Amino acid sequence: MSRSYGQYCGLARALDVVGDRWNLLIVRQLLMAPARYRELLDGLPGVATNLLADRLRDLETAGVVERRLAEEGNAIVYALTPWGAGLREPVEGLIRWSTPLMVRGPGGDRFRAEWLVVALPALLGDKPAVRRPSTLGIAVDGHLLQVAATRSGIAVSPHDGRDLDAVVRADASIVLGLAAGVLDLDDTRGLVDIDGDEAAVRAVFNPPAPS
Amino acid sequence: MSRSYGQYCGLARALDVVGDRWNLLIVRQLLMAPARYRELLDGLPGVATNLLADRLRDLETAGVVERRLAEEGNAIVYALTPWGAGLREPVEGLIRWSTPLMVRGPGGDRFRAEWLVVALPALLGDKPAVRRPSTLGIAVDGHLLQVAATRSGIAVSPHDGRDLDAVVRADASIVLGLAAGVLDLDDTRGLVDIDGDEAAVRAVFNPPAPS
DNA sequence: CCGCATCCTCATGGATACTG
DNA sequence: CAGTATCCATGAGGATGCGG
Repeated sequence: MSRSYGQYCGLARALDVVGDRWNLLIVRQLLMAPARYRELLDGLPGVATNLLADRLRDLETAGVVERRLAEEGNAIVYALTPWGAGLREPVEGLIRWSTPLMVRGPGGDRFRAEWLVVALPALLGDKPAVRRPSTLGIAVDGHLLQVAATRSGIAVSPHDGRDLDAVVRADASIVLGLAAGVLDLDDTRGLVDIDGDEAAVRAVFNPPAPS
Repeated sequence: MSRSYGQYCGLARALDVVGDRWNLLIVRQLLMAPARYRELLDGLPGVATNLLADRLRDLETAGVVERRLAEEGNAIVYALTPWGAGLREPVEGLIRWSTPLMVRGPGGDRFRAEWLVVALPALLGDKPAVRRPSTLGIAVDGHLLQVAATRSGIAVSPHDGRDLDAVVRADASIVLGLAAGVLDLDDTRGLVDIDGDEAAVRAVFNPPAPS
């Protein structure tokens, strides 16, 4: 564990726990689903294996992460504790704040479609409630995600095979711009390929109200 | 600036900008008010002066902080840009998340009453709307803060001399526990000294509904 | 004084190799 | 597969210097 700030302040104490390098990115991975050590290494390109082991130990000691035995016998699975899962709110806040950094596009950075499972609910969550339930597919970078929009909220996950009302195919930066409301479907003709019920797409990627 | 994560992910890019040590604590200080270099040093106990200078340069380059010339001539004042001020939401989220770390009390950590100016709105903000406008004083650690509760929200600032409906005197950990809703006024008799209109205090530090 | 820049030491991070 | 061990580069922390 790194050096404490030694300040009796909620932000400083939170950062004493999750402020070290890689910690919040590990939390991001576990917000998607519990994962094995190897899956974490794959989902965190650039992390050194000794650092991942150190950080998981720190987070476990702090009560953010817990080790579980996988259902199939003796494999170890890492998962967030209930308190650790409470980091979803500040993590989503940082993701929303980062929108100006993301619309520039990926540049040379590595990208995993699974990261959108955390980002899209953060960006779509504060939109007006959808008008009618629907399930969209998001095809990006060769992967297919599904966005299940109901009156009680929006859930994003890898596609599980269910029927889709529509499939949207676009680059990640376009999908993020649409979800954040800084792009709208009418301004991205030719960059977004919609297959199926376009109205269902518009119900989720709600274009900003014209001014 | 430290090494980039090299991930095209909103969280990773946000942390590329504000994830370095001390950065979010600098933002915390500037969320209270623009400040001079010396005030930042005072409000960030433990920071090395060269690090503060480095971080301010990084944050300015990234567009989070801007230097201004103070009104009285040639002094430099640091302030958040509009985008930088958008960090209030994730910072408040981390403060709410840190509640279990704060109710344990300060231990040996240093404390500044001014930090409550950021923490209290974060903890009080999701409470039910106050029933009637009031202005409270919070006396903690020899300092007096004021909490102005209106139907449109809650504002916390150093006391500016206006009339107060009531003054609450308690340790910082008690004030934070009350604001977070993990303590209520009836369980802290003897630890909280209320001077004035107790009903006005209860309207802000709303005790949790009995189960 | 204020607003930094320099210098030095040591803890932390990163890459790779290795082991149960 | 799930981590340790090792080595080196980098960054943090503290003291001090220095021009305005």
